[in-house]
Amino acid sequence: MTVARVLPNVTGLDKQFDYLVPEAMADSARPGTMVRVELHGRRVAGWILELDPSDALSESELKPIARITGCGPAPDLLALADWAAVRWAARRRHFLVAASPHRAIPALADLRRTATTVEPRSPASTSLLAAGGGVLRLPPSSDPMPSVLSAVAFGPTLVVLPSIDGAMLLAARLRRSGLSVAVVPNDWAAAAGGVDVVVGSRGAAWAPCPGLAAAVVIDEHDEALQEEGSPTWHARDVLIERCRRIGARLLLVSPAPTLTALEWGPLTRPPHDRERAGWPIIDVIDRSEEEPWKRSLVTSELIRHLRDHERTVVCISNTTGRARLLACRQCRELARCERCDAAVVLDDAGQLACLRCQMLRPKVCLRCGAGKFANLRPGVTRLREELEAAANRPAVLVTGAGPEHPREAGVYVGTEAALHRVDRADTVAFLDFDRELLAPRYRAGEQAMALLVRAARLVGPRGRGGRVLVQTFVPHHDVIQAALLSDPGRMIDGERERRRMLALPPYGAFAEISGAGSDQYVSSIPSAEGVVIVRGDEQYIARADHWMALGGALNAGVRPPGARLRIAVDPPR
DNA sequence: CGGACAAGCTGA
DNA sequence: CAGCTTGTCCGG
Repeated sequence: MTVARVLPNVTGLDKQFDYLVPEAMADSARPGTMVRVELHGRRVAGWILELDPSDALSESELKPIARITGCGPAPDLLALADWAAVRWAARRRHFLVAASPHRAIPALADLRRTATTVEPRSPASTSLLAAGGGVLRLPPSSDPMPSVLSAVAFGPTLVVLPSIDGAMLLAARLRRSGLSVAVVPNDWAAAAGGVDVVVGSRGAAWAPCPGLAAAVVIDEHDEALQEEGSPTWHARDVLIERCRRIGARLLLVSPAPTLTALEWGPLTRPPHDRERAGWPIIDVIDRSEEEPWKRSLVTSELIRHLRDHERTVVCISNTTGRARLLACRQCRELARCERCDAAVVLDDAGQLACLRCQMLRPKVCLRCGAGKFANLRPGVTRLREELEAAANRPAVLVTGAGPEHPREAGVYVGTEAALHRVDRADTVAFLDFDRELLAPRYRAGEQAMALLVRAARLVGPRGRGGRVLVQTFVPHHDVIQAALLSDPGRMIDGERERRRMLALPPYGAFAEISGAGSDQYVSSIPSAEGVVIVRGDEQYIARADHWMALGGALNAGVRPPGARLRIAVDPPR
């Protein structure tokens, strides 16, 4: 009788077990198939990893598979999950969940490839793809659709975008041009059956796509392509490896490609005048010129824009989760979310609320249990009043905690969330851009550039009068100059130099290890060539020359059972 | 992970 | 020593 090696879908258990495949199930039991099995007296879900492994236990010791649930990831994705488990020092289960349908799929859908041959629409994309793939730099106000069509001309294509909304929009346009399209995770069965294009957000990097010939990542610079929680996998890196393994072509499209992308493949960019036309006008306001005693976020330049009642102005005061910063009055500990570590704010009901993951908890310090907090940074509420007075017209507050669609106004004031929640504007003003630009994170420059890209999309190109105001004390910073001159390449040389010197990604690998069990866990990691672990203030930092060496060493450690342990490989924040 | 079972603690 | 908590082990 056939034996199946099964990985149970149980958190914290990365161990496989052998089961018998009853005759009746023999046809549908294949590597990747999702099953239910008896484990320690309980029925649990799991995946078949392989059939008839050479070192299987003898049949008399085995229980039968209880039930076949449905289709699961194809064998190449099982192997990719093994790779990802080392790359991000995580358990396979997490990636197999990402590669599996959300609902049981008893049988695959029929093949739905259209006979129409697709006309490639972007010569630059076509020639990059023909050579195996690469990075395409396109200014903020340009349409990625032609690049996608260029990819589709090579065969079945997978497209990953930062947001599911963007994915649905693209899918609708592709359908209109006569192609069969599956949007994952919803159309998982159709995607697995075979369509022309599979589209989705970051999870789509794990989507089924039989005969995958080309993949496209839209807005490669966007942080939404990386998982926030642990494991911190990145859709771009998953697709680079997935395409490499099967020889599929890969195109990374972005107005400001990351250093990681540029180190991976060749860059193609449009002639400078075309790139410039796709960016708005950037107004740099040098705050260091002001008299120190009257330094204010509301500069005279900004007031001029606010008083021009023809223009819709969006004012951004700082980034998500940092709207206000609270610290315990007793022990000075910053108030953070116990689940995702973002800064928390005090909501109207007097509870601490996380703006990132919506978690709520009572107003109590996690470290010392005191209940009084000091406000380290005044919130945007106060700023709104100030700007409304300066603008002489109503100003609406837009924050992550507020409504999805703020009411119509001429002036919006808010956190980074405002860049996502306002549809169109004439001016976006970053009141304190340095907070982002000079943040103590090695990717601060790229993250600041990503904000400028988002703002540029909101106001449109310079030909339509789009303007982005940037208030800063460092007007000659590479990032600001790059946006000012519509040439994102200008920030790369400095960035490359710095990261090489400090052996930061992509020139080195690192991970943060934190949580209650980290002392015990770190001491259990066997020493490995080229892997160094040092103790920082609040966490351990593990470093190595390469990701796989780092992940291999980290996975050789023993995770203390039950203890909360967080391993974040190249965390986003 | 979560059930099983063993060892440890408490109070009558 | 019953009845309960806490900890460790292990699954096919």
